[in-house]
Amino acid sequence: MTLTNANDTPASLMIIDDHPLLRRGVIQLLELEDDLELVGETGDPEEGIALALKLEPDLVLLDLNMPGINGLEALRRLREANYSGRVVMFTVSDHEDDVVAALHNGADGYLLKDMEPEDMVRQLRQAALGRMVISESLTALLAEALRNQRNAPTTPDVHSLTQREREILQQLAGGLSNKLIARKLDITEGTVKVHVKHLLKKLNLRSRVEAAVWAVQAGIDH
Amino acid sequence: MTLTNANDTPASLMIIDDHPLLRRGVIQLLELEDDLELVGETGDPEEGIALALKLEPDLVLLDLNMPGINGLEALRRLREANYSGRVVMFTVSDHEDDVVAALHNGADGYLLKDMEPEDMVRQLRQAALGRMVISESLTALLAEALRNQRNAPTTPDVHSLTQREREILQQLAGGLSNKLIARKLDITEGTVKVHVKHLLKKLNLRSRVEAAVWAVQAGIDH
DNA sequence: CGAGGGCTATTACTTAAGGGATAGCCAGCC
DNA sequence: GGCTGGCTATCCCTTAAGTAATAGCCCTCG
Repeated sequence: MTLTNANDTPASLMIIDDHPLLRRGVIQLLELEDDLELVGETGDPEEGIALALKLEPDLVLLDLNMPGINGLEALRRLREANYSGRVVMFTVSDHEDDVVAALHNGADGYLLKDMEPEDMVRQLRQAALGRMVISESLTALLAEALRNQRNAPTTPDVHSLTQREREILQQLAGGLSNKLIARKLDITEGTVKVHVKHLLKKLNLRSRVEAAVWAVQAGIDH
Repeated sequence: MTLTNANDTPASLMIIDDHPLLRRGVIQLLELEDDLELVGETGDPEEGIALALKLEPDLVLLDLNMPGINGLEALRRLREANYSGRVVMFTVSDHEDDVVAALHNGADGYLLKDMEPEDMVRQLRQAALGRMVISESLTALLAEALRNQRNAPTTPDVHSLTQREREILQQLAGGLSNKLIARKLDITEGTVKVHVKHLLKKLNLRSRVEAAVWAVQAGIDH
């Protein structure tokens, strides 16, 4: 669909980050590169999502820690709305859970804010070309996370779920029974069972307990 | 059958309060709501406990200040008898001690009698769905109580569990069924069930899913 | 327009989970 | 020695969970 050859048209980028100074820094950095063009910037996650869907940039640089909607939620919302460009998380957090959750939720990269500007540009260029980029300092951590995944042959993926199935999963992860979920969502228990069956199959899980645990660990709940 | 509410089983409620007039008021209020059904009412605490255990309503509305057994004692007796539905305290007392004591003893809500009928219905509906409800005027008081919290006996605590129960909980939080846990620990499935039953009671939880979620969030797993 | 997907619902069935009760065995403790 | 608590086990019973198949309704996409 979009360019794989950067010399003709520059790759379009967007940044969503609630720190104005940091945004300014990135803007300045990108101005020096004629193959990377910043087409949008905002500090408001909601606005950022709308903007990304409107501008359809090749790449969205997304802060993980923001007031209101956090980055993870924003990422989910973007994917839900079928935004098909690259999303690279941009954060100070090097916690394993955050990295893993981001990648599980469809992030195409995870860059730390303390990286060198030259590295940053290089990584963004790679990301715009479709390559997954991860800050080098996270590789050890990532390896650890992968090792802990030995029980999951096929990594479950939220994206395969429908909106309704995600809703059911969230309620389920809150410990609710089918009956209570049914009452809460105003549908019958039988229908809840159908949704649960479907989501278990899609996620390749064998029980609601596995689903609940996975949802909590991946940050799908709340 | 209506299209807006396809779930035709209303939540069942019971009221235990020694003021006949007030009961009458609640009864009238609930008659107007087709998703809330009053299945029992009494002014006698003893009778109320027996009735609750017999009818097993989804929710018991329990007066705090009653002659004979007071509401707090009634609450304890209900939980002791393994009544698993919701219990919402219903009272004129806004004393911090009463509120805290009720919540510590497993109440799922605390509503003041001076609330507006519309609010009442809304809150009861929420409570029947499994959400904790507290009169809005109590929130400040509650925040204070939380800050002053020194010892919370009903706060789920791993240390109240025996070594074996902790082991079972860990396996459970891994998504394993009773049968698999049994095989892994080389005991019978029946024994696993006994342990699960005990740990659920100790942690004041209602299902293995709640236990699993709690364990994961508290970091008890692996 | 027809096809497909998503959401809803229903019937029928099997298996898992949970509660109550009781009991044997073994350790540590007063 | 008796008592208690922890671990094991079993029987019985009810409810919850999960599977399978079928189907209607609505929306979207080609």
